[in-house]
Amino acid sequence: MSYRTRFAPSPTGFLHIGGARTALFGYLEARRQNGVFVLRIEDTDQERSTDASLQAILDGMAWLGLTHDEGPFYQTKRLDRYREVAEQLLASGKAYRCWCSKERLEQMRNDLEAAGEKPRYDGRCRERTDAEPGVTSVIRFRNPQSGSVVFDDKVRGRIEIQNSELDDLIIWRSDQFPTYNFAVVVDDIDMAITEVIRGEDHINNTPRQINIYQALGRTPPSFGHLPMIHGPDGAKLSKRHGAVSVMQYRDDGYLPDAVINYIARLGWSHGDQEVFSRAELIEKFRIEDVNRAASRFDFDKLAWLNQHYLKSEDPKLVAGHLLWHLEQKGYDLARGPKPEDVVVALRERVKTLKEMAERAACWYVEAIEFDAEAKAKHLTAAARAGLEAVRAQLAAITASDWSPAAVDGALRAAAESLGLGLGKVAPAVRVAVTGTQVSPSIDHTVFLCGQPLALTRIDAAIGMC
RNA sequence: GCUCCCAUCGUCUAGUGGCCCAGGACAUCGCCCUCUCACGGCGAGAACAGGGGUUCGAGUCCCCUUGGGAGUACCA
Repeated sequence: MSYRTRFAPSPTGFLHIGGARTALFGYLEARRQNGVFVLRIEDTDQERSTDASLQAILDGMAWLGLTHDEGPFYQTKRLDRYREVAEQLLASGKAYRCWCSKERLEQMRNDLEAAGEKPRYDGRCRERTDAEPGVTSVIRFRNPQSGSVVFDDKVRGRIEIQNSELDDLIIWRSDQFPTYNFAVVVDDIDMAITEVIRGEDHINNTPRQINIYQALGRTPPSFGHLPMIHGPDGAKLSKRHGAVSVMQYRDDGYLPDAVINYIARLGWSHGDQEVFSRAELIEKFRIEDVNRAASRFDFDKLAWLNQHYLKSEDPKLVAGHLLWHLEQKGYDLARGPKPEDVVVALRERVKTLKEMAERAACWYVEAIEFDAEAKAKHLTAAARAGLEAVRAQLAAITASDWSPAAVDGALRAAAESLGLGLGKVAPAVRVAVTGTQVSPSIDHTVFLCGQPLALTRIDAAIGMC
């Protein structure tokens, strides 16, 4: 039988970082074993499910490159199937109808809780045969009352839970929708899922589900429960930590490869290796190697990885991602330098594409703003001679020869003609061309302006000296 | 409350009884390189939660404590 994993989000919000990692691990396990990665949408909660959320999840997965092989399957389109299985369980006596009111149930829960006991259904309708007139029944699963459920979790090892801790859960609601614990089992059976990878918040549901598999005469798949991801302060990751939604990472200027690499290393490791290509991840990832403890999200490390990818990936590829940010800034791209040249000039000094787009302003915007301190310090009478010499050398470059190397040559020649080092003339040129004291190496900075603009700006600066 | 899960530097982690007076990475701090800012190179500080066992020997196995987390719905 082929290896099959699935990612089964419910469309009640965007794809968050924890969900993305769950999806990634399922995807990786499937890919390594030439298996199938299924996408299933658990939308049986009519109240909370929205189309916007569904789209956000699809967009997030697409951006990360987590492509599924089958699906998306929608639970709301499989209602007849769940009903059929529920009836089957009813017919075989593995489930029963229950007429208890929500009020009675809640009262019972409160009483048990007050008595310091675990809230459980008391089984009042368990052996009942007559119907309660005027009340729409629900269907409850007849959970075994003795013995225990044992399973071997792929990340945690052996887990055992006493059946006496479990109660008869509702599998079919009065609104004629299945409940989660029941629908997942039916789906995972029908979709022939062999390995269930999900968050540890589901660990307590697993024994219940295994009992349903057994009632249905099926062998449960194997399970692997992933630890949680917390915010930098150890609390649950939330908006106040910055980015929760995967798409927010795109907006903040991260490369999908960096995000994938980062979340893969959160809870998983392969010796001392930190950087993994997609292919290496597929080759080396093992669900068994996942850590059991929860981890904290570290934005600094993500930033480091992001810059690593900024520096090591093909500039043309990075430029493709940068383009979006450049457009967000409203730059006139027809006028400025090629984005890939900007990437080469800035990738060693920024952590994100967003930052890169901000720092590229001087090459795309017509008028630069002068930093007062920079101007006062470098555009002085003493700097005038240097600027004029540089201006002359730059003007002498044939337009078609305009390049960082040519600019570098011009600057050095200018400095030499004055008997100075490059360090004596470059700062003023930098301020002249960018308005600030910080920029990439001066040759690239001037080059990216283009010859006409560079000359115009130096002329203007000479006028300010 | 009850049930389940978890516990190595600030953070992510290596470590599966001796190779560990605990290794790598991010972050931090020095130094070098240098036209600014960076990149890079070199170096430093920094951890086995506590207590009992088991063993010739424990970060590694067992128990307890403490501290986190999850579940406890006609949500998923």
